[in-house]
Amino acid sequence: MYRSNTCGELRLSDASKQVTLAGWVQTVRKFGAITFVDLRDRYGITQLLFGEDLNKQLEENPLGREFVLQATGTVQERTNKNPQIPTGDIEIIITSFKVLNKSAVPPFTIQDETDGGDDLRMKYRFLDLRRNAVKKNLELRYSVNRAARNYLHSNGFIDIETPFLIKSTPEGARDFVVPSRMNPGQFYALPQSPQTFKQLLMVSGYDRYYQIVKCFRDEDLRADRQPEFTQIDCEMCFVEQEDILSMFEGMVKSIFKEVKNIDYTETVQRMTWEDAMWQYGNDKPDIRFGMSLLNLKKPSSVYVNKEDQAALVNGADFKVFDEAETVLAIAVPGCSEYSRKQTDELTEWVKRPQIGMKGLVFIKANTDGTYKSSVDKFYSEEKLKAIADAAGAQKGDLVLILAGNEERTRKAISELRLEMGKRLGLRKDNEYKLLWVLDFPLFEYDEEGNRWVARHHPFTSPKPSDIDTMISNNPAISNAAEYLKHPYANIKANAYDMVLNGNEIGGGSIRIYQRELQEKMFEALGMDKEEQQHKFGFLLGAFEYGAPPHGGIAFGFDRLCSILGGSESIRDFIAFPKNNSGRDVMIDAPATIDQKQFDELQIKLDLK
RNA sequence: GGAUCGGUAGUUCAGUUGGUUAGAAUGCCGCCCUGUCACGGCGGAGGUCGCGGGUUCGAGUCCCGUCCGGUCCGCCA
Repeated sequence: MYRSNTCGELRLSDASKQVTLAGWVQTVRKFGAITFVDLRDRYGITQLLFGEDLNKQLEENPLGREFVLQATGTVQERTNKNPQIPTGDIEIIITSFKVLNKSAVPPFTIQDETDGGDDLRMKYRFLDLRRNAVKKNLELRYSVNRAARNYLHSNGFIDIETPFLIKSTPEGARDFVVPSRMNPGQFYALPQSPQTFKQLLMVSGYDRYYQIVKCFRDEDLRADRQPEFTQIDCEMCFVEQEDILSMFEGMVKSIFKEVKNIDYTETVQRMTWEDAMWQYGNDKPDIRFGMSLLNLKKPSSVYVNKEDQAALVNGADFKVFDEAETVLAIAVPGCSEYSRKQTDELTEWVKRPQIGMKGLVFIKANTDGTYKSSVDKFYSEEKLKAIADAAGAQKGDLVLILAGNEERTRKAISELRLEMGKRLGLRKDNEYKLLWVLDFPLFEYDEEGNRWVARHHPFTSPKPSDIDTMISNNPAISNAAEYLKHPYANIKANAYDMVLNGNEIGGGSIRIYQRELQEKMFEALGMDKEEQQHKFGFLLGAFEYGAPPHGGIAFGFDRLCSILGGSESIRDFIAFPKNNSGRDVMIDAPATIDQKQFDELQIKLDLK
């Protein structure tokens, strides 16, 4: 063994012990005759003291940052203790040492607060991973992994691996494809998820399956998106929606307990998709704070079960509101004192291209009971009060109002609500609020193709009460402008998303398990019988051999880790992540391959 | 596919209206220092201002193109 102890474990109680440590040189501090060296490994940092007697040896074997060092000596109480590190009460009086390997000067400092930029740290990821800040994230990831496995194992789930080399199914995201040398001209696809395989496992009777598994999607990336990412993928037989919800809120609570020692005892809230969109303008609302939306006009489309709460803005000759498709308001608590500068700044904020609104209207519900607005010209104080009251504004609140095209305005007010929540400190890092969003629409209308697409995926079953509607109606959309009047627009899915602090951390559904209904679903999505057989014949076939009712869920593992770790970025929780262009800048992938490899695959390039 | 911001020393950044030899901090190297732990002091080295073209007496600075990176929209069943 190269070492008797790690760099994180020695304490005052170990004084006078003979030890050998091995690790990386964090810093060298030389004081003429004596030299201090901080030695680092995965477990911590221990101070080494090189006395005068070793000076000659140090001159012959100089130490630099990140040199790999083995050193032997005696543990001794320090005269000057360092309360900032766990080993700060002791130091090792070195009697002999050996440089196991030298190091080039690293391009950035290996410290919690590094001086390196993201790009450089990605290129030298093996150095970045030495930093405590990154190491902590990977340790947290492992503890989330263990907590999930413990819970699932103790509930009778078994981990079954599914293949990575499968068949391309052009529904949904783009596939990564892999050429087959033994089958020239044919390609595998990497799975976007193990969806169909886990359903087949249900048909096989493995009634509680899980896998912490890589998924691959060849789509454009974002800061929080990777081309390969990890899911906690689960499926169960003989279950209804309620069974899934209780099993998996149990899992998330169990993860909270094991990883963060948080007892999440309260009931996980539930909300229909329609309510989420109506109250928060968002299908994954952050319910750590209020500020729900007020619809000042009846919205024109999707919320078929919602009546307008207040037609308060029409008929005042204010064209912006009169002509707008929708007008939405939030009441921001305690902000009625905002200055002109502050309201102007908010107006600029909503006018940014990412938000894309033309302007912002506000009403100040002053503490003295008066109302002041940017549209005083058009609305009497009584009317302003009525709007503010309807929006739920108390004295001292600021009502913010956006108007325009329905979808854009809804997105914008939702963003504005989140931004104000953030500015007012209402989105606390250490507060966790879980929410189930239920009753999603089964279908979405695709304008380009004038057809239905599955909102979740094509294997999601409709609500039992909607099955008749689905089977007895022709899915064809005769009048594109009135697609909302088609019976399919109102079909609800047996699907559910789990939302944590405004992030979708998991989603799933009760699946279709009867051939007829699955065929109807494929038909609704525009697949004829031949295409169905070609793409999903194996699944339809399996449904003829005693497929049990089943359903499941998948959690975004990287995202869950980043939320529990209090970080915006999932990259911080992946050992070797890719950049925005899907490149691994450390190994420089993707890359060209040898001509010989192309020849074997019988592939010719035709680059445009 | 689109929008937008950025690229200057090993690193993080500053660089005014286009004007002398492109700066700071940190890191690195050398010397000094027996209690530091962001050690300190003195000295030194270090630059194709991403790349190509243009405007100009003169370009890090202005214009065009291009490459790379960040963020966002589309996209991500």
